[in-house]
Amino acid sequence: MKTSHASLGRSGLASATLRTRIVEGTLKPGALVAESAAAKELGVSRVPVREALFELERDGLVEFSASGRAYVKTLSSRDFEELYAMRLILEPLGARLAALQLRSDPSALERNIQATREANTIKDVTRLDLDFHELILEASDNSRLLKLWRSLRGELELWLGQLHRKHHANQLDTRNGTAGAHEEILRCFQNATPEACEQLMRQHVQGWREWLPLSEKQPIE
Amino acid sequence: MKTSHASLGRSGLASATLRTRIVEGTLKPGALVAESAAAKELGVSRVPVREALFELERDGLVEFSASGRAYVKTLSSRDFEELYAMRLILEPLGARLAALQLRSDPSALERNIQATREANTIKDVTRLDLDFHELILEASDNSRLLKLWRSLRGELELWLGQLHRKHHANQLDTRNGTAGAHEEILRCFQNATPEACEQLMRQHVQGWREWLPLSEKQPIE
DNA sequence: AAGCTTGAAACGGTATACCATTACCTATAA
DNA sequence: TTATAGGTAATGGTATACCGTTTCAAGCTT
Repeated sequence: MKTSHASLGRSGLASATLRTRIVEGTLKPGALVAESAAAKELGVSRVPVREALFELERDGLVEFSASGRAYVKTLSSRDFEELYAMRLILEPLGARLAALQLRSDPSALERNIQATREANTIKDVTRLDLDFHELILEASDNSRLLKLWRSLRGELELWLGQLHRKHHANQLDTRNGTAGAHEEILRCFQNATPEACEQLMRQHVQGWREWLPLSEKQPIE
Repeated sequence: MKTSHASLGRSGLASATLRTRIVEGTLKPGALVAESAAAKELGVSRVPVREALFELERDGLVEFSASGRAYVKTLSSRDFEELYAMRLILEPLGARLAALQLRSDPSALERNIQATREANTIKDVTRLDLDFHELILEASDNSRLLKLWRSLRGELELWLGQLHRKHHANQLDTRNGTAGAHEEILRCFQNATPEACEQLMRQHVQGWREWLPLSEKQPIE
């Protein structure tokens, strides 16, 4: 009889645990994530930890030095601008491709918005926000588009987590602003053309960029 | 020069070898790539093979079944349409962002075009074609954009290899057509605005889509 | 003949062990 | 005090071993 996490496998357990610690800031940017130490702490051998680190590298949460060591990624505002530029091309396309599908079944978006309105922590709001956008990409019926988006999501979570810890964002403002904007997008899917949805999503991403309290030059740390 | 230096160790060797065999068709679509067999054949242990398989999965060359086995990916024309849709948004943006940089130093593109004119096999033309586009993405100075493009390149190589093996494309036509189109793009970088480069790249990708001898429905295999 | 059972071979997931390399700290010298 | 060299502990890359699971086909049943 194994642990209660046996269904995930040890590699999945290690990956999920390390991911949480990085996104929540327990493991600080720049910190070394040593295989042996993580393995001992998680009670597994180095092999699944090693796999988890590769997965986290693919998701942009850690990076490897030339010597092969894994460090928690440090994101600068420059990194954020790159992520923003990618969202700005991926998400409007996704909205257009997903428009017809979401018009016929908007229930997932509705549930997400409702959950957002009821969220109590800024962490939950952030997660639901990204979930909302991911739901649209999933409905776009283009697996590459979804894959590219997901390869950015980890970095977005990491960035937003660092930002909120630094600036102590007001979760009520964030929650209501997010839910309201998403409601507008939902209505667009229900009433407007795919091209209009594409355009609205572009504006939404641009607005998100301008709304964030970006520290101009220095890296978040 | 981007991947798999032999000096990176046995994992890099395994990755490079398997990648070549998949792209060149030695390993056929749908074939099982067993860890043990590959390890024995390559003269390394299963661990570096395992890592190589994860890397190849990230690059879209193999996919894992629910039981954890790796199979060479089988691409359908649907997959191609998805890849095309991604190129259509990534590459014009890359061209616009790279325009100023490439105007001040177009030498890498010039060398690539010259090498294309001298290429003797359709495999080399394909590789140089993708290299040309990757050079532009590298010059765009957006590491995420480059990363997303590279995550698609493996599948593009795989697809084009399968297509050429099936249709016996004329390498002279391919070579001259590719070099000519790239020359036009190069001149655009030298003479026109970033926005004009963006628009030309969009047309180039669209033209590439229409030029390929696509079998309409059935998967290539 | 078709479907079901079963058992051996193959495979993947993980633990452990070994070794070369890297990083860090201490001691020594300028 | 600063810089440098050297040594030691820690780390990562890989090989090997063990075990549960999956696969696949031969043999049995209906």
